[in-house]
Amino acid sequence: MEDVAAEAGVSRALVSLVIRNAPHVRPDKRKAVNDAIEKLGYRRNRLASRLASHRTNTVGLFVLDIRNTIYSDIADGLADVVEPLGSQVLIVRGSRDAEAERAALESLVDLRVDGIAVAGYLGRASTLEKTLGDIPAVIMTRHFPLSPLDSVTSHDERGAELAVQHLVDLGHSRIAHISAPLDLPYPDRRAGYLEIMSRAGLTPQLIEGDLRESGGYDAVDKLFAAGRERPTAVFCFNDATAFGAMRRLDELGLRIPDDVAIVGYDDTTEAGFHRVGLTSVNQRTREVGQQGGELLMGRINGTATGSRGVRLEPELKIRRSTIGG
Amino acid sequence: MEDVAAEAGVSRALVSLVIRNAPHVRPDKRKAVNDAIEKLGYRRNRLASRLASHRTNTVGLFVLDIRNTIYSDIADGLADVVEPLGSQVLIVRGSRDAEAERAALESLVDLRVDGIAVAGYLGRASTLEKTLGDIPAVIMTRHFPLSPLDSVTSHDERGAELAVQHLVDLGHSRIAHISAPLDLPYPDRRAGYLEIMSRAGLTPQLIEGDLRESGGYDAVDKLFAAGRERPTAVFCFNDATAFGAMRRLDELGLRIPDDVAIVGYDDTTEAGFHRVGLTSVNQRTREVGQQGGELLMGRINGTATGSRGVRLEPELKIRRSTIGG
DNA sequence: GTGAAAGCGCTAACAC
DNA sequence: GTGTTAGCGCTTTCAC
Repeated sequence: MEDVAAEAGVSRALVSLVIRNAPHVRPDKRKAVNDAIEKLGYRRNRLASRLASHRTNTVGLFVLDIRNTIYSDIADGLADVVEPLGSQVLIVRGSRDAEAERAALESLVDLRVDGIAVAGYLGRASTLEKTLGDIPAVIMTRHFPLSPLDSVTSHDERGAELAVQHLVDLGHSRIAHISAPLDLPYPDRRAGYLEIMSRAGLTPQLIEGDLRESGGYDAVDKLFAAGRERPTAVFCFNDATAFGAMRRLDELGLRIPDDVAIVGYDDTTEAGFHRVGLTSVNQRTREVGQQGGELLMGRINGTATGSRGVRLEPELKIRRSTIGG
Repeated sequence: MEDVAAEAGVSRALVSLVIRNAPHVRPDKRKAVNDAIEKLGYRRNRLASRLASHRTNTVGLFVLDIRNTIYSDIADGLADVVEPLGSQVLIVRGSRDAEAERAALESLVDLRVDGIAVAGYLGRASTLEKTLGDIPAVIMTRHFPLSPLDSVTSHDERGAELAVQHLVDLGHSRIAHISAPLDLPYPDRRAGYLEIMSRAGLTPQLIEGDLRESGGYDAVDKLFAAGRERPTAVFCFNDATAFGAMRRLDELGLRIPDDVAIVGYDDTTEAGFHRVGLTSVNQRTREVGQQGGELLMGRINGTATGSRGVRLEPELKIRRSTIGG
């Protein structure tokens, strides 16, 4: 920078102003500086800028699993709003291990990023708030009622209700639910399922999945074990689980939806594939990321006030796995 | 840090050593420092560490599209090897726009990350090398023969050869290929296709796709337009394209594989779904990310020598879309 | 508008 | 082992 200043015949401060595109710089000086930068191949060291300015122009994104499309959609949505504003997204991976989860979050804090977006956090609100300190933050896909944190969620309970009501409307009475692991903090879809079942006067049949394809596969074996009363419809925690269930049902020679109707959750691209045709709940994940980005940037720039919670309305996509044809 | 030192009754240098877990620190002093840190709620400012140490413990990852599973797999693979070594992955999004692509790459360079992994870069080798300067780097999914950059690729040409040879072995003679957009730098699968066709003495029939489902759908319409000699098999650039092709073929009442056999590329999860049963080439994407991570870390730590190119062997997964049953 | 000076919070030599 | 001394490369007052 010193060299650039010398080359352009100006002071270092002016160089700083030019590279930051600050106003009030005489065009000729600006040109001289830019020429010098070009000539010397100078590149600004953002690390130093950040240290000096206390602004990193980076927001951290904590996600449970980047390969899970719901998180990559969130990441993309977040980048959609954050990048045009000149910030970058730094992604770190979370974990189902509490210690690793905290470490991942702390690494973001230590970096002094301008703000942190958290998706798929599994721990407790108090721990989260403590490690975040007073860094602007937004939590996505989860909501802590008493927390001062901004949050963006999809209305999971309603989504589940839509799904189960759809099955009830189709005349099903034995409707099972393959849930998320019960120790994970995602009870809303289960609650929606139980609510509709109770409202319809039906007996719920709940079985635990593992969020993955394998969980759906195994759950079907349990649900359809000999001697048990078989469900005629299954509402699955997510599409991956539903795909596992479908695979096992296919193997068992049960037809979908004639013998068993299936509903998933997430409305992943593959659910919409012709050959798959899985009825699923769209929770508008990319919008979750975008809204999260807006909330976060608002807070970073100090234009936001109070704690805000955004809740998006899910939508049921009806396909062949429930209505045939 | 000053405060911590005072609280613990030691010098700032000692505090620095303790937080970096350096050896040669007396246990009692270490404890005193840790206690002081705990008491004062001190958190190291990594920005300052990085500036002073010229080590960021961060590797940048440039990807074309984070929602594309091949890139999220690569990201995950990279993180698998990089995180245990104490580094983080900073992901930036590339673009099909050359200017935006360069900007994304430069933002990584300006951050002075320890190394950069590039996946899905569409520009030219010279531009890439110029903007990377002498930062340790590895390029993935692409290879520049004359470049000094390390690279990790899957052997795309061989993958395509496996796929097409499989179709030839099944007795097909009119085999079409729905390729990537011709302006993208991914000619290898096309080359493999042409090679096998020529070796088998068959006439190639090439049509351009767009990497997406829609491209496959539209391509089928062109391939099966009235008056043209219809192919009996189609080799698609990727699975998404294949899914689009299958959807259109289903609509047209053509049976797979009886009327038309289909092969995809990527071996995505959904290709393996029972209902889909798409024969596809597995290019071991996660391993690409892992190998990239190892190459990169080796170069960063100076243990690597010379330019290295790793090429992974793809594998053909045969399913019902070619053999029926 | 422009230049000088004082940090940002840490690491790294180097003597002690 | 421990403390002292310079920086790392910028940004940011604040006079001019």
